[in-house]
Amino acid sequence: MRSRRKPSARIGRRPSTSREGLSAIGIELFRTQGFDETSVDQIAEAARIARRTFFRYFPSKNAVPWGDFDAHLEQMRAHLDALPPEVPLAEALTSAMLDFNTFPASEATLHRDRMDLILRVPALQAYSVVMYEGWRRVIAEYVAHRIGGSAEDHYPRTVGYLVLGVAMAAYEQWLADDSLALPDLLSAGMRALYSGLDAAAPSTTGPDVPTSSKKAALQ
Amino acid sequence: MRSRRKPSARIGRRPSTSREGLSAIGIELFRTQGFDETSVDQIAEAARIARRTFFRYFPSKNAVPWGDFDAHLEQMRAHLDALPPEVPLAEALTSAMLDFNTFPASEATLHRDRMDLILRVPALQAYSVVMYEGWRRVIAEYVAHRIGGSAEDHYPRTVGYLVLGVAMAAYEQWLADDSLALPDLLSAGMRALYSGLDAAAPSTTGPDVPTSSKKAALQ
DNA sequence: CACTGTAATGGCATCGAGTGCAGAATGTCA
DNA sequence: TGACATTCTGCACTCGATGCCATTACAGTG
Repeated sequence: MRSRRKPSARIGRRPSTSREGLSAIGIELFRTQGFDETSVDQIAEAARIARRTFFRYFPSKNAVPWGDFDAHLEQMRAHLDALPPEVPLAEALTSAMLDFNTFPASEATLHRDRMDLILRVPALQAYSVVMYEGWRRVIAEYVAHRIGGSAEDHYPRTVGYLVLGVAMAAYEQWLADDSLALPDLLSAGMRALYSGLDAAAPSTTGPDVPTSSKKAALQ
Repeated sequence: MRSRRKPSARIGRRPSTSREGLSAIGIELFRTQGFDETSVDQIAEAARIARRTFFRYFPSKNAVPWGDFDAHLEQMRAHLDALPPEVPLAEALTSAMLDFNTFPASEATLHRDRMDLILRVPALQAYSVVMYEGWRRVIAEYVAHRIGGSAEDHYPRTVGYLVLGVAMAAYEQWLADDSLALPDLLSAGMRALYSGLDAAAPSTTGPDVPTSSKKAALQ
């Protein structure tokens, strides 16, 4: 798949841009003038490529904010594979999720813009299922690998959906409230998931919020 | 919103069809010749209305399989509101989900076709998030109502995503294997969710599958 | 420096989804 | 029959997406 070609072994015309580059240009346009109000022609023009070429980098306008998502997926898969088998499944999945959602500070702004678009623009919300299908598969395959059986069994599949749900809820909360830290929200969600909702409910079973010092997590 | 107008008190031209009727026609066409291979013109022609009129019944071709989804949402909300407060939250949500996914036998075939399309056609998978946003909201609002606080808080929102995840996984499994009963799959998923994944894992913690007599549920 | 093979770009024609607008059609009521 | 309300219809137009084919840029070779 992802050909890490040596710069010497290449032949033929060089690509005029990259997925990441195009993505950054598109996100900036979407942010400033809106997603629906930005046409593919505008992105192509801003990137100095032809409209037709744009569709060689992305299968659709909807895919632009995601950049090179597959590469990140591979990274998460590698992260999971590198974990020793002694690590409990819950911890393994939590660490994978935290790793997947950690970015260098230089990309913090871009990443927030990206997620803001993906979670708020209807067309992009819709397209996200297509992207997250691959994400769920990585989770399901790891679960199947750990407990035996196939990634198509009910349990691994369910875990894939549930862990994705934790991530979605955490991101929504994060975008809604600047003061919350994404890792805290993700961790809190995973704890609730693995200890069981009955145990984690803020005020049904227990008398108080069990989230100790984390501010506002899971309230 | 949904105006239950008395037949006498109406004025002006009558609608030529209904959302449900159009939906049935569309689903049948999608089933026989494929979603992408069916154009809006064909649906309109089959329903004997103009193409332009089609878009007065549905905002998009993607919305066709959903029929009158809002009505079903209202029904689920009513079901939850009618439950006595003594019912544990977990049971309340489980019963709401079972109720929501129960249909008269006469609609069984149509419903399976509908769900087959929604879960297998990429464009429809994508569109489903838009629909399920309302669904999650009903869940989140009920949870907030039960434990206090707002539907926008982290916990209710997370529960909304998790319960939806249980439903999605159950439906996928149901479609993949005819021998499984949807209610069993839904119940098993909800049990896993509320008792905690650690307790429900097929072969990590416990020595065996804890799903008692239910065949193949959560394996 | 041509010459060749390769990989990427670019232009063009076409299809289908979705929308705004103006007007026709169909119904109720006085 | 005439006034009014509501829905339907035809048309023009925008934009996303795709197939086809020519064109451009680059590396290596004689």
